[in-house]
Amino acid sequence: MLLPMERSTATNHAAVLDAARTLFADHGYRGTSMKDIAEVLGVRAPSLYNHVASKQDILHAIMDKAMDRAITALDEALAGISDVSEQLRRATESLVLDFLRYPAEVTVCNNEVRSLDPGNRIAIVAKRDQYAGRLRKIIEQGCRSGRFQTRTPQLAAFAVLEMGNGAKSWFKASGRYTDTYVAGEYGEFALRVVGCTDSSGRSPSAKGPQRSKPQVS
Amino acid sequence: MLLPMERSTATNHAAVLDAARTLFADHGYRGTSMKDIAEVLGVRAPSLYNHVASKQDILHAIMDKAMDRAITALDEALAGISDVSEQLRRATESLVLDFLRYPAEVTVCNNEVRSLDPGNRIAIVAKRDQYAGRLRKIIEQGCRSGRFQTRTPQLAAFAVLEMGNGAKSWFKASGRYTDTYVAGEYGEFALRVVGCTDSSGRSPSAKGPQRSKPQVS
DNA sequence: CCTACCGATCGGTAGG
DNA sequence: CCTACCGATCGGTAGG
Repeated sequence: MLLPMERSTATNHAAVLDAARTLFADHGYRGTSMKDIAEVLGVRAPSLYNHVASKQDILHAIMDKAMDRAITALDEALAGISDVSEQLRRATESLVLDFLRYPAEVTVCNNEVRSLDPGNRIAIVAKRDQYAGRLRKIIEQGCRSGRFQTRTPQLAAFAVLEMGNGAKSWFKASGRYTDTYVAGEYGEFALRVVGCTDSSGRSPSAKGPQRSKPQVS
Repeated sequence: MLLPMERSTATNHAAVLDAARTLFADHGYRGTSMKDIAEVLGVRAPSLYNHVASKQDILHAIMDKAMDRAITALDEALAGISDVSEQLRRATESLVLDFLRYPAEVTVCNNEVRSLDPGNRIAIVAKRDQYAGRLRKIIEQGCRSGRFQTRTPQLAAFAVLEMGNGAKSWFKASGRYTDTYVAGEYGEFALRVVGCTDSSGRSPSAKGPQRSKPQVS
C-alpha cells in the first residue's frame, strides 16, 4: 500500500540543494536541520547522505554555484562593451537582476559565509572578491579617465554592490515593477553615485528631466 | 586561593549583553550558546539566568537598544533642519555613522530578525519600518518639491539604506579614513542617488569638481 | 530508501 | 555564584 507522497521531485543531488536553499535562506544554516531538508523531500534524514557527503557540502555547493552563476552573468553583460559608463551600467543591472531572480541564493551568500568550514570559506571569499574587484576596476578606470567624479572609488564600489540588496528587500514586498525595470533604475543610481559625466546618450546623470524607460541588455 | 579571572567586567545585565553582542554578530544567534557567552564573562552558563530571563531576551534587548539608539540619533541629526537636501544628507550621515560605530549591533539587527520570537519580531520590525519610513518621507518630499529627480523614491530610499552596509564592510578592512569622512562621502552618494538639484551651497551633485572635505554635523 | 542508534550539545531548571 | 541534571535535538553512522 503506497501512500501518495507530497514530495514533488525525484530525490537527487540537485533536489537536495533546491530544498536546502530556501530553508537556509529563511532559517539560516544553523537553524536548518538535515531532518528539515529531508521533510521537504518526503524522506528521512539519513537518506540525504546517499546524495551529499555532509550538511556542510550542501552549503558550499549552493554558494559555489551561486557565485559562478553571478560571475558568468557579469562576464556576459560586459562582453564587447568598451565604454566605461556602459560597463558600470551593465554590471549593475547584471548584479541587481541576479539578486532579484535568485534571492534565496543571494541571501545565503550574504549571511552564511561564517558558516563555511575554513577551506570552503577561502574559496568562496575568493570568488566574492573577484566579483567585487571587477566592479571596483570599472569605477577606478572611469575615475582615471575623468568620466567619473568621486574621491573614493572603492567606497563607491562597495556602495553600488550593497545597493542591490535594497532592491531585493524591496522587490519582495512590492510587485509593481518588473525585475528589468528595477535593475535599470539601479543602473542609473550607480552612474549617479560615481558622479558620471555623461557622454553616451543613455545616461543623463543627476540633472535634467528623466527619460521614460530604463533599458536592460 | 582565588585565581585571577580573565573576566574584565562585573557580571550584570549590561555585561551579558556586551558579551553576547559580539558573539551573535560573529557566529549568529543559533551559532552562539549560553555557554559561549558565559565563558567570555568567566562564569558558568546557569549563572547567566541571574541576569537575563532567556537567550531570546538577550537577543531582543540587543536589537531593541540598537534600534532606539539609531532612531534617537536620526532625530537629533534632523532637529531644526528644514532644507530637504540637508535633511537627506544628515540622515544618511547619521545612518552611516551608526553603522560604523556600532557594527556588531547593526550586524545583529540585519541578520537575526528571523531569530526573534514572533512577538519580539513584530516590535523590532515596527521600529525598523519607522526608521526606513523617515528616510523615505524625506526623499518623497524632495521629489514633490522638485529638488530631487528620481522616478522611484521608494527604491532610492532602500538603496540609500542599504549603501551603509557597504561602508561597514569596507571600513573594517581599510583604516584609511575616519568614520565622519566616510559618512560624509555617503551623504554625497545619497544626494547623487536621488538626483539632487542643488541649491544649498554644500551639495555639488554629480557634475563638476569635487570639494575638498565632506562635513558632518 | 529505511530503522535504530551513537556521542555531543543545546537551553533551561533544581537546589543550594 | 556553583554542580548536577533534565528532555530535546543535532549531524552522522551501522547495517540492511
